[in-house]
Amino acid sequence: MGSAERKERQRAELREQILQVARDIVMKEGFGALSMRKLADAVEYAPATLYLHFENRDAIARELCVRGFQELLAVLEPAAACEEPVERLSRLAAAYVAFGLKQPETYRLVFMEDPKLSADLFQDQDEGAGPKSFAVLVRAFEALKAAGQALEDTTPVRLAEVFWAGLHGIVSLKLTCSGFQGTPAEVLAQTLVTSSVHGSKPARATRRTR
Amino acid sequence: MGSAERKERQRAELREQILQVARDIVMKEGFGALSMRKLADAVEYAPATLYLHFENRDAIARELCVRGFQELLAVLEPAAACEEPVERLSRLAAAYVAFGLKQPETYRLVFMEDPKLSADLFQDQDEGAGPKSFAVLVRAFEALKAAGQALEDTTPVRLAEVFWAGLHGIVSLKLTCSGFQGTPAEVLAQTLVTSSVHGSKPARATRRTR
DNA sequence: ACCGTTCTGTGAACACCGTTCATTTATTGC
DNA sequence: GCAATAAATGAACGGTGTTCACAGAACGGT
Repeated sequence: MGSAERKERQRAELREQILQVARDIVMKEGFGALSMRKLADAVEYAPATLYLHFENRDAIARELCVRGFQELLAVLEPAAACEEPVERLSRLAAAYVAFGLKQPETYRLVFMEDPKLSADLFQDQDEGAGPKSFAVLVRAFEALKAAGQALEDTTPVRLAEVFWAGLHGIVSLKLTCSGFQGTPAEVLAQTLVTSSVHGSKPARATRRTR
Repeated sequence: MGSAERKERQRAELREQILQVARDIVMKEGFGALSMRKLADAVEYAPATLYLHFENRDAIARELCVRGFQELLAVLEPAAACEEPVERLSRLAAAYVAFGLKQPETYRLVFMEDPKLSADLFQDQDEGAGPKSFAVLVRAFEALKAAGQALEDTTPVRLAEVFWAGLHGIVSLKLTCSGFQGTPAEVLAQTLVTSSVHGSKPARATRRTR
């Protein structure tokens, strides 16, 4: 009777368990240390069993990638709730950097590994954490522009792209380039915010004449 | 007699040849495709022979890394010769991005692979392409500041760090994240320059550097 | 010219890796 | 209980980095 559903559920549970253990390994030892054999060992199955639930290692990586990005989005969204545009950007930057530094291996997996991995993240135009996260930034710059505090002749989309690139650069250089251990990432991020905001007059001052 | 020097020279030549072939493989197929066996095959020696000239695969990678960075420096220096501060920054940004896009695999190797690789690049305080390249950027921001076109309360060093991070972010997101194929990297880089250069208005710090 | 040393080069092996597939084991419907 | 179906596996294939005992060539001294 209900045994069909139970089997399906058990199947899903094992799949989930595999992913959880894989996530643990990645966070603890990095993506490079995630091998099918080690993973199989950790979940106490034979290596071949993993292939009943995932096409191959890349499929597991992709799934972890998607979830990692969702975590990032979950961290960005509260920061985006802030009303004041400059403050909002500041909080977004802080949240982004904090995420990257707290979960370096996850960050590496999502943004610095094979291009194939992040391909899916931006595939669906509206759905997916990729476009959603980006939209959060774009809205922040729209708000900034509405307040007259952004460069006038640059679209919010482009500003958001450059801003994201700046954040990503800060985080990823911290993660890979030992030469960038000088200034703390949080400070760099706030400098980025400052230089992204045109004319740093107090926020609620009169709108700039255009 | 001179046979000792000749042997030494031959040794160096083989070492050099190994590196050249390794470089070709990396540029053509990426660092991941560089295997000791394939490399040994290409130089027509047994795999074990490679270990007479390099401690291990990482040692080869490190060497390629150093040279890659030197190439980048060689591209940046002409751009740094420009007198006008804003124009100089613009040319530096363009050169950096062009290098990254033209030699993606080299760029990946230098800036996006194992942190151990880039460790050496910034080790020597003055020598080495790492600090030298960074110094080029710092000087550009010093010039910008002298011309009164940079944020006043931020040091050139920090501005250079954020600028570099921005450039790196642009290039690396282009290389890995398929979602960033919207705006061309060159355009983003110029937007970065624009937002890094404070307009004629003097900047007053927002008080919120938490 | 020979011999012993020293250096260059190698084949074979070890321990891993991702992946496949025939085979066994467990579970189900009847 | 039995046949059918699903889950799990052991063994294998070809690949990886790396090591090491061994062979061969080149050398300096006599």
